[in-house]
Amino acid sequence: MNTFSKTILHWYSKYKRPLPWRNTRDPYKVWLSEIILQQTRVAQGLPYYQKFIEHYPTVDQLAAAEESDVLKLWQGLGYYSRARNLHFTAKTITTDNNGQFPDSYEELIQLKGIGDYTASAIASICFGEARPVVDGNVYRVLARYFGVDLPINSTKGIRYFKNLAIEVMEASSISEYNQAIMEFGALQCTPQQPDCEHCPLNSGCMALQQTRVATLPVKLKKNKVKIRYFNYLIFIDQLGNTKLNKRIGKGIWQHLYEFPLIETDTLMEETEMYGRVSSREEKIKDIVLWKEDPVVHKLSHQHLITRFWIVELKGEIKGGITLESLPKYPVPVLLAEFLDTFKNSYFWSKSIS
DNA sequence: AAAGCGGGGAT
DNA sequence: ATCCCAGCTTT
Repeated sequence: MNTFSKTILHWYSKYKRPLPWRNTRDPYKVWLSEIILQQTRVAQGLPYYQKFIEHYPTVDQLAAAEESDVLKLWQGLGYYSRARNLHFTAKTITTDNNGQFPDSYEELIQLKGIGDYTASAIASICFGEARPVVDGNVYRVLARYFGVDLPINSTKGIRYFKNLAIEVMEASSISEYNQAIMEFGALQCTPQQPDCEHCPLNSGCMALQQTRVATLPVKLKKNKVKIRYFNYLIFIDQLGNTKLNKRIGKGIWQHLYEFPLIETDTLMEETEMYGRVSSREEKIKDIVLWKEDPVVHKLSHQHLITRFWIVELKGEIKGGITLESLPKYPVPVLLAEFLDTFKNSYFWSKSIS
């Protein structure tokens, strides 16, 4: 066994965190944890893992759920395609494979939502298949220890790090080793200001020798943020009912629900917006701008400048829903936060009674 | 090869 | 503000 792997494994035996998906080799639980943890910190994902295991203890029970309920449980975690693909794949496994999980990388990677990383993780952790995981943690540990400055998000970099990972992995303890190197990256070889002084690998670390710890790994950045202007219309009709739409098609928040939306390309004058709202509804009793200052909701690639308009109607909305039923719909965090304050408002109490 | 897709925590 | 998190899919 090479020094690198041996040290990592020894470190792991001493410092690993007790996490619920480490107590098992049940591929359903490992799969669920891996999907939840994609681009997500353990601290953020942990409560979601607990909720899902509670509601859906087996893949068959997840498969039997409504997509809307799965998304509701996922609400707040982001990257909602993960939840849709999770549900889709649960149904595939239940119907096509009698609830039995595939036990090889080659089969796993064909499932929706499972890429190279996740297939490697499940195959190695549950079935002992010698596949290295290469996630953000592993990129960082390898780049620093071996002094590699190829960009980790370039085609050449991805190939290079994958091959390096294969070379140094400990195939005889692949289940432990894969979790160990990720845990090492998360706790010891951290992105910012790692504690190199007490690192068990400091004597052989190229980045430390060359004072390049702070500059490795190298990552090409491209982040362009798009500004969008959202106006949500909270209709309230004679019965106290409102209206929600399901987001369909491309773009953010697919299959989540939202109030009727008017998107503009600038922040409109209030009077201009009153005109726009009036022109699309016949029987308006009153329109009130909820708050003058827009809410700025920041996604990684979009900033949403958002205003909410309370639109009271004289008649009844077609396909309206009660305000009390709102909590059962999966909604973006932007709307969940609005609803929290809206529930304490005059409009809410007036319409509920 | 590049873009799109969330939300939160740390700095 | 910026970076990054147990990445995957689509264009």
